[in-house]
Amino acid sequence: MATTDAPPTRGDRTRAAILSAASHHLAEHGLEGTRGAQVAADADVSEATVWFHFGTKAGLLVAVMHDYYARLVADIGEVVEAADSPRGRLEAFARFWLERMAGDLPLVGEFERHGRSGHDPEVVAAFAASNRLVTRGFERLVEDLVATGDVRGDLPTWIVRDTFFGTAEHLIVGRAVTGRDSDLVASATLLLDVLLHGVARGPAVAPVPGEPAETATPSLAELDAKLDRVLAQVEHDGA
Amino acid sequence: MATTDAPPTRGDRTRAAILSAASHHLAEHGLEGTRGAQVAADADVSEATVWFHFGTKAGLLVAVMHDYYARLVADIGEVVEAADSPRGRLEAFARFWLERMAGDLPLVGEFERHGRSGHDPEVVAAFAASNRLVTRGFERLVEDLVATGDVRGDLPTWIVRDTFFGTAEHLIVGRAVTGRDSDLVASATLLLDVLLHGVARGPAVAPVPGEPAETATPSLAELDAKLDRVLAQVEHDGA
Amino acid sequence: MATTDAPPTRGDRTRAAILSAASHHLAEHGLEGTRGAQVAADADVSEATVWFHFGTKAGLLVAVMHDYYARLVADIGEVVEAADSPRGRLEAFARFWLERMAGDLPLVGEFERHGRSGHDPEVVAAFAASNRLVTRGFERLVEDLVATGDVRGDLPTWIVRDTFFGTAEHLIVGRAVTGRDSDLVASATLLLDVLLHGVARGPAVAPVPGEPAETATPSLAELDAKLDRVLAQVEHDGA
Amino acid sequence: MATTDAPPTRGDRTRAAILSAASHHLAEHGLEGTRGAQVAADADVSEATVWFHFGTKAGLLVAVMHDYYARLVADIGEVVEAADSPRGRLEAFARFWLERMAGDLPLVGEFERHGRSGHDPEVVAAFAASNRLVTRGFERLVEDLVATGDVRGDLPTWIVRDTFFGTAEHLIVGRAVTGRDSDLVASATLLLDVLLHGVARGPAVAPVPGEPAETATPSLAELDAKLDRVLAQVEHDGA
DNA sequence: GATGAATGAGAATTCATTCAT
DNA sequence: GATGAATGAATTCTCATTCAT
Repeated sequence: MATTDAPPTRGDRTRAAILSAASHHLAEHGLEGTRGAQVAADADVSEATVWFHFGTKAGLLVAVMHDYYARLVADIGEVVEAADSPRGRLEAFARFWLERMAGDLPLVGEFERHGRSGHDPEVVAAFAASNRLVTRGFERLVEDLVATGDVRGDLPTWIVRDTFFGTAEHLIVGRAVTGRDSDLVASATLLLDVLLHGVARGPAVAPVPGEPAETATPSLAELDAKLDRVLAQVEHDGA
Repeated sequence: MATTDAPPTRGDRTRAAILSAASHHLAEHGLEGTRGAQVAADADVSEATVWFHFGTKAGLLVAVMHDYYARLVADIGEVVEAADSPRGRLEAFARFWLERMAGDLPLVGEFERHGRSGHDPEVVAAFAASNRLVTRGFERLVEDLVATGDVRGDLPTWIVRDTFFGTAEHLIVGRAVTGRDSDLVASATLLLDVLLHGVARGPAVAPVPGEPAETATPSLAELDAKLDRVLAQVEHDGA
Repeated sequence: MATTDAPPTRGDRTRAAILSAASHHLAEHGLEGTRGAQVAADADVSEATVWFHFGTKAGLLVAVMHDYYARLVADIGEVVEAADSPRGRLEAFARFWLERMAGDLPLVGEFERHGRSGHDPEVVAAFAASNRLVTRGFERLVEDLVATGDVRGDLPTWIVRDTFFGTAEHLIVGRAVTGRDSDLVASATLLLDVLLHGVARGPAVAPVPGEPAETATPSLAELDAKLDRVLAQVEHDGA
Repeated sequence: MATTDAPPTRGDRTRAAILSAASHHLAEHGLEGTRGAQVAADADVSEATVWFHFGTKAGLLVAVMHDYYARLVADIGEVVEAADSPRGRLEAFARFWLERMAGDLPLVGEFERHGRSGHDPEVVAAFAASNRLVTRGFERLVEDLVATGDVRGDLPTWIVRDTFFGTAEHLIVGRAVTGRDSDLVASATLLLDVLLHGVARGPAVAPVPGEPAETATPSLAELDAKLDRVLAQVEHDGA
């Protein structure tokens, strides 16, 4: 995976320091709120050096984006490849994604905002390319599950993709807003539960009002589900 | 809540013109990209008049937000009340939401961004209050469906909420990005289909009690481990 | 000639002060060497006020240009109308032009430089329009003289125009370079002498080498011519 | 004057490439508009190399100037020496000058502007020396023609010089502005026609001795007034 | 002789906001 | 209630120039 093995030059090190500083500022203050002077100060270089290396603020954003997605895609690859079944890969991806986004959502949100605003074509192009890598990866996971018969084949892939990423995003935002520092692994399980099985009470049960389905002798599976509910409640709202 | 029926004064008309101009600019260019001068020009007043009425840019944002959510909540009320079953209300809400957001997502996204950034307490407070009205409305719909047995009761409401709003958002964004001008009513149906029944394959796979399906039967050891986690959480909170 | 008789507003006075300061800086340092901050300081306003009124440096240049040429054309009109013969008008124009350019050549040179560089279309257009007014005025004088038979009709007007303005310019620049503060009226006379009669010794004299034309009894006109030469020499090179 | 015949070193070649690139940029964009980075790029060297060889932008300008005038003076010498009469030399010079300036006026104009602005003494000195070579060359041609009786001896040489160079300059500029791509040889002929014989009508009007022509016979009072001016000047200098 | 990298010192705008009228 | 005019305070980007290699 190593692109070049040449030792990093002074320029490389400077660039890396600037990118690191810039990504923190972008995540915290957004592109408009990110000041060249602050980035420079944090990277311990002069402001002119920032512009020398990246030209404009948009150029800086694009560079941070490239840098970020290169790592992200590499990490996704590792995580997904470590799992050994299509279903396992989906679960691994979901866990990885929630955990990563829990830290990086503001930054990625900034990428999206500018990548979609259409105001700077360079930014748009860079974002589109990077974003595609990630969503395509997810879509392939889904396609594998369709192939194995685990997932309905009558749905357009994009609804699955949008449900996954959209729910994930709101989950993370919700965590941030309420301050609940809940278990992301449990959230991932829940997300996949809803994504795979939906929130309705199940075909056998739903259409028959009055059927006391709950009163049946609980199976181990049901106990497990209840425990999940307890955990979700306790870990989400607590702390 | 009583809306004054006094005829609109000159000031009222000026304010309305400014709010209209401002909301367009906010949607198109974001708060930072919205220029007082442009808003004033579009509203056909002087820039000074804008600040005379709204004080600061944040004040303008808050005013636009209030204005927007007042209409939104009223419209939601109308739409929901027109349906006559819990399930019908959910469907009506979904259709309404997708259609409304298809036009207003950029503006609402801007509300969210600033309402959550935490940089301006006034904006945060205004957004939290407004947003709560909408999400609470949705949650009540879900609770009604849980009560009727249409929706699983073993899920925290927030996962349903996040799945709905998150998926809706990504659906809309996807439409904008890909340019596909698909039927929103169909999308709403699809969204509810996935939300209610999930993407997994058919009733045989769905969580029909007793059917072990994809998830392996949990072992006693797993249950034990989960119980340990609950105990740790509960005992920690009680201390 | 008064365009408006409305009393000057505060804005008018501010604009006038800025234009005055700017024209001095443009003459002395050129457009690139003119600093907004300095202009503002000299006009006793803030720098923001300069840009508020004129937008950009090019806008400032254009405004100064308009202002300058409006006065110039008005003054030319007055001077020329005061003379009562075509020849008298030419002489009046020549004297006026040398005197005016002796003070304003740097400023006008700056107008020309940017008006011809083609880099800013707005500047080019403004200069072309203004410049045309002046040269057309001169060309009309020449045409009148052609009509009266004073000037050869076999020459394109532009050669007359270029000879006049070109010589005038170099005369002025020469004065500036050598520091000689010579009599501009005498220079104007000399300029017209050369323009009208050329520097050759005249057909009757030149072709006949050995002819001691100088030895003939001098006429008053010849004495006058010699005095002019003495004056030119004394007043140009002296001081 | 001896040009070294040693083979050009790498440095020589680099310098030449930079000078060439620089002169194009100076002609097109002026000194202030000439960017070191662009010159370097066009010369295919690094920017540091430009400053290594020429130190500062002013140094670069001076070097370009020297380079340019060295060639120019050499070329003038060749052209003038090829003609065999004073009059022929003047004609040859005129033709050469118009043709050369038709291409180089922007560059030479830039030399003049900075050579006369007085802001950088080094530039001023370099320009004065170079420019003197050219104008002195022309003045010698005129003096020869005065000696042969072809040109009036009652005119200060500088009026002839200014008329020639001034008219030439405006002719060239006029060509550029109007886009007329007229025959430069014809223009040179016209220029000399006007310079030598003036624009006034025919030999009858020209300053043939004794012929009062256009200028009215001066009165004694006028002569007296002029003598007063001479006396004033002379007595003032003598004091 | 040449250059990659870095920077000091601007410098032109920008823009929300104020205030007298 | 509205606005013409003015401005303080930034902020991005520029660019000639330096210096270690």
